[in-house]
Amino acid sequence: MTTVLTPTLGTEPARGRPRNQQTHGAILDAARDLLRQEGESRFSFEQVASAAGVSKASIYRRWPTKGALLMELYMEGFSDVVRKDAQSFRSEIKRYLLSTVERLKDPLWRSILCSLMVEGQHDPVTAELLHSKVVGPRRAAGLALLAHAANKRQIPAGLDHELVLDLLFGPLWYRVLFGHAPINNDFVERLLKQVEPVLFAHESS
Amino acid sequence: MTTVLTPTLGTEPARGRPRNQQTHGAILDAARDLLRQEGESRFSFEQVASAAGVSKASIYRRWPTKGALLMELYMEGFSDVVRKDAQSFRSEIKRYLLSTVERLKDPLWRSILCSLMVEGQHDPVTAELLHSKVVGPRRAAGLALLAHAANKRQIPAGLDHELVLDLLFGPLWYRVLFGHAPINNDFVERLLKQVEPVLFAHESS
Amino acid sequence: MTTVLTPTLGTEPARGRPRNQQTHGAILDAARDLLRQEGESRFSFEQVASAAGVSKASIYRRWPTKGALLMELYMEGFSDVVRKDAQSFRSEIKRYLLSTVERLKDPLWRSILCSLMVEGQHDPVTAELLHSKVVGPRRAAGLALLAHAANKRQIPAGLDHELVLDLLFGPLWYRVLFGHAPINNDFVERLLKQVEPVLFAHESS
Amino acid sequence: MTTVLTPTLGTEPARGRPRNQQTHGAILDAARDLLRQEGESRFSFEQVASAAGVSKASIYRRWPTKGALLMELYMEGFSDVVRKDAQSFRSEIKRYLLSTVERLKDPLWRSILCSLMVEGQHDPVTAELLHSKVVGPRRAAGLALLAHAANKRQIPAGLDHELVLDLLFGPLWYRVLFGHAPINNDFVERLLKQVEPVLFAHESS
DNA sequence: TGATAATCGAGACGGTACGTCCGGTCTTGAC
DNA sequence: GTCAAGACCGGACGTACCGTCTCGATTATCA
Repeated sequence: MTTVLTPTLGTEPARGRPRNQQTHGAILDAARDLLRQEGESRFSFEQVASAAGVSKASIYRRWPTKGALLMELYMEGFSDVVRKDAQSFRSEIKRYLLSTVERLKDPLWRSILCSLMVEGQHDPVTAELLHSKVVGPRRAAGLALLAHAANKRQIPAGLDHELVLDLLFGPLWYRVLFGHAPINNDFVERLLKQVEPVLFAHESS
Repeated sequence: MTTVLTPTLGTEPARGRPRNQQTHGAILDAARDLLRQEGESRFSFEQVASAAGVSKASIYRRWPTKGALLMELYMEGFSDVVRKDAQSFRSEIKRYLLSTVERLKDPLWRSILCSLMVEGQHDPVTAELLHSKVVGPRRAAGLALLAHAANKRQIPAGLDHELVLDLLFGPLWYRVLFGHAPINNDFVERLLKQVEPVLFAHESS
Repeated sequence: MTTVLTPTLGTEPARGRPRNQQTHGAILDAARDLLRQEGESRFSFEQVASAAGVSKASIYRRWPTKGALLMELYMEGFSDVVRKDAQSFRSEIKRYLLSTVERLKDPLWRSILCSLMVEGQHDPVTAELLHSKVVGPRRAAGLALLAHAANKRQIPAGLDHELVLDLLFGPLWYRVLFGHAPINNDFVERLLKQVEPVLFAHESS
Repeated sequence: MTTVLTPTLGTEPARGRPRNQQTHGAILDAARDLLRQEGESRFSFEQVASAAGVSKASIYRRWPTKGALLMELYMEGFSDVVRKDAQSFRSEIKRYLLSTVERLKDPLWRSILCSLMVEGQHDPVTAELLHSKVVGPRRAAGLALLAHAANKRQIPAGLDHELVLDLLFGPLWYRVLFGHAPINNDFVERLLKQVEPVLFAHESS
């Protein structure tokens, strides 16, 4: 179940006795179970180790930080980053938002994502990890998509691309954080509809 | 320095020896200092108590939760919630966003806000507190403002007011969480400019 | 069961919630049981805490060091330090040696004594404790006894008192350490008989 | 620097790739350095291995026990066991005691000896090793010496030889263990002088 | 004038988790 | 069969907080 794109976040063994893949899997499974059942409050290396039947050292060897382990879980089976060669900006971004919303329906995945963000608030290492693995790539893909669209004159020239992405991702995070309103396909639909005028405002003027 | 609007979040004494206001102040001062100097990582009731020269019980007596204490700090000298009787929606919302951005420049305030949000992620009590004291009122005021504007036909009728607020507050939180882009007056300016077409899209069509 | 001569080796509470005597007793009981059943190898604060149903902190609060705890156990019900006002040096020292031999028959006591000595070999704090509580007092009493006897001209004047004590206690420790020969009343008898000529050598000359 | 008398305490290789003598030496050197610099507290196979640039397995292959390794260090360049054919008991025992005292001045050697004794207190294997390699031979030589002297009627017949040795070695260990008094040539001189009457007490009677 | 009641600082209490270290064993690939 | 490297489980280390509690002492209001 380990991701292919990011083979392993823990350092590689290289020489010496190779790492046991079963141990690896047991840790991830235990971590997943803990998060699913107990929520992030009960999530500790201590608990993970004991649940996985593994020594704490075996976890620290792979992931120096709670954030690093969470990131590994987050990355699992992940391949749907925004595609740069998409036909239209709108359809591609919609595809991405819908798939994100889909994943957020799984309490586990939501738990992972939130925990990751929480860790990032007080651990600079996790913050950096979050930026390089999650936020950065998504934004980069989005920017590329926007540049592509701008090149094709599908969207106006003077647009603040950074801000456009903030307008798309920000509301999602906002609702995740405070849960003041539902997150579903309808929300995506409405969000895109609202943001659309932004993309074509200058055109119409 | 205690707030006036929300006298105390902890229950009141009623009978018996009244609570010492100096103790109260010392706790808040110590909490503020700790957050300012050490960041939220070092922030614990234990530390606050020892820094304030106060017993832990005296803190728990007033604030049952880290979240409750943080909320008290957050509330201090707060009176600039959105005014319902504002002239125009745009100017009022701009005033609010600018004042928020201004406050976010203070690392202490930012620290408080983030810690509060973090606590809310795994403590339902804090989550509820956060909703009833922070998110709720702001959104209510915003909705009232939007309703007022809609009444006066300043904005189109079919607008999803909830979503409009998400579009305004979401990007702000998004940048606070990940720090991928600066938060300043220019950001507010651009944000409003971008969202404007949303408000008048139907009008122009 | 706590000794009276050395009330408690851990620091005293003075203010705040007073220490629970049951907790105190439970720790000592658990420690004693562990040493008796498992020997000193299994003896760890972790084990003691869990066996006593007590938190580790409660142990560390009282005894900062394994050596300190062992010392408390060693001191329990201890009142037979050499009496300075003894009739004759020989009878008094014999009484002390015999009672020591008696105690050494108890594997628990022997275990405590050895562990204490072992700790003292690499922990300066325990070494100091050992000196101030065990070795020092015994030697002081012995020296006083010798001085008394010298005063009464029961033993010759030019005697090296320090060395006399080494000759009496050294062989005992030597046999405890290596177990090359039995430690029993007969040993004490023979030891004293052998050392006697030393005490009266000059007299006879 | 490897000893010749006791080639290796670990089992010999027999067939397959022969053991690397450099590895052997590196381990002993590292062990010596660690003991010299850090004292016995920092002395662990883990540390020795890393300091020697050697795998832990390579150490365990040679010495199954910390005690075994310490014994190897202790044995290095050792050839001055008591000689049975000595002229007089007194001069020979004095020679031995003085050479021991000389060695004890070296903190390294003292450290090795103490660690060895400490290990022997809770590891039966090391205890046995200690007896067969250190205590046993010395006592055997001492007993032979005493028997020789008794044969020549240099010492009285009814003497408890075991006890005589305890009187000579015991005080030395006693001072090593607790450091309550200096260990030097003067001490040896006085010790022998004190014990002398023991040896000739019966003679004089 | 007391009783009652809640406060105060101090700190003990059982827990849980932290991140590190060591012990002894096992597993590689290379020699 | 050795070698260096290093993973593996188990377990202890000493520290930090958690939220609750128990003290002796203080300071109010109510009877």
